[in-house]
Amino acid sequence: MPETGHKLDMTDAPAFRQTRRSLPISLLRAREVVMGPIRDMLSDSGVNEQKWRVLRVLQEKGPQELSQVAAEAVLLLSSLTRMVGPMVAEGLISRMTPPEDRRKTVVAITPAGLALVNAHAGESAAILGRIEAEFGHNRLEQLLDLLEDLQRLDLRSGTPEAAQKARR
Amino acid sequence: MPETGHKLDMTDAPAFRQTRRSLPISLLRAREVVMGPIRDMLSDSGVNEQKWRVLRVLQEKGPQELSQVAAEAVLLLSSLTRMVGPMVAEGLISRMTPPEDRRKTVVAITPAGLALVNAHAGESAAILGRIEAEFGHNRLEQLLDLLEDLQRLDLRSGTPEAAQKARR
DNA sequence: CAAAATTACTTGACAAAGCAAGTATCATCC
DNA sequence: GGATGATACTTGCTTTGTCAAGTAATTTTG
Repeated sequence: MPETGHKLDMTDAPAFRQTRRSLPISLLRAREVVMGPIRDMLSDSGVNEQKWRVLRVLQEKGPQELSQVAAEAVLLLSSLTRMVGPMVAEGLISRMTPPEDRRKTVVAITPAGLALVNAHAGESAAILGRIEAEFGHNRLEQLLDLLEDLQRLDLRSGTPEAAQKARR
Repeated sequence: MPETGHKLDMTDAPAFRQTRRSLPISLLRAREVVMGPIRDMLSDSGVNEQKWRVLRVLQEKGPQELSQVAAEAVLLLSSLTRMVGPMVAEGLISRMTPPEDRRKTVVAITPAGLALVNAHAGESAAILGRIEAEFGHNRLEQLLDLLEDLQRLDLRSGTPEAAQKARR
């Protein structure tokens, strides 16, 4: 199985990192902490976390194709597809098909959507401010730098699965 | 331009941090990257990400109450409730109600569950090793330190919601 | 230019997240 | 010691995640 085959003895302590120092779990736990107050903020705004991300992306980057929005907002395209309808119905975004390529759907934030986002800008800034105050400005920037770098890693190279992707 | 900042224009909204530098979104994106190879590993292990976290927690901390497991594995209690049945059925964990408090449910990892975890210890270590190799040992440790500290922040103090908790 | 890819979404099916409400069990307080 | 309150889950319901398939609109090719 493991071609690396260093240890054959299954009974000796598995080389697991404590969950507290496990990268995936740490990222999850850290996120829960920062999302706490943000969820409080959103709970009385009428939108959930995902819709908020969509609005933030559209506000920041302007009208975009669904695929782009999905990538920016870290959503699957299929999830985004299913939330566009309701968001249009709520008047938060508008949708149009560009005539030059009718496969695409471009969505844009509406004035109402923008108003919603702006209505929480102050509180949002306050939350970030509290995080920065407790965590330290420099450490926060450092953390963001590290996370940004981490996002750029290509962890698939060399894996068997990479072949699948590489084939095409 | 003057930063006196008393414009009434709503369009000059309080500055949001670019989504690229948004802490919640960065944590999400970073996690997507590291989960890639881990999902590959789990896909042929028969357990999903959440069940894997439950097993890891039980393996590391021993038998625990559901609430504790949920907190450690970063799962909602209701989600955990719904996965315990299947996991017991699969023979990965066992469940018992302590006679001294019959409200509780204590779960423990079974030998089969432990075997499953150990069976992937090598591959898991290899994945972490690849991350460490590409990202750098020191930077990884630094990131884990920062994330660990972030988890300890109490962001609720001073918020209206804190009152709920403070009422104790 | 018609057949064969490719692209950009959509839809289906099922597990899991998230939130609200409900149900037993303890624990407390007159 | 029975009502009140707090715990520790459970259950219901809607939305989202995830993966597989499907569809319509371009592009590319022979």
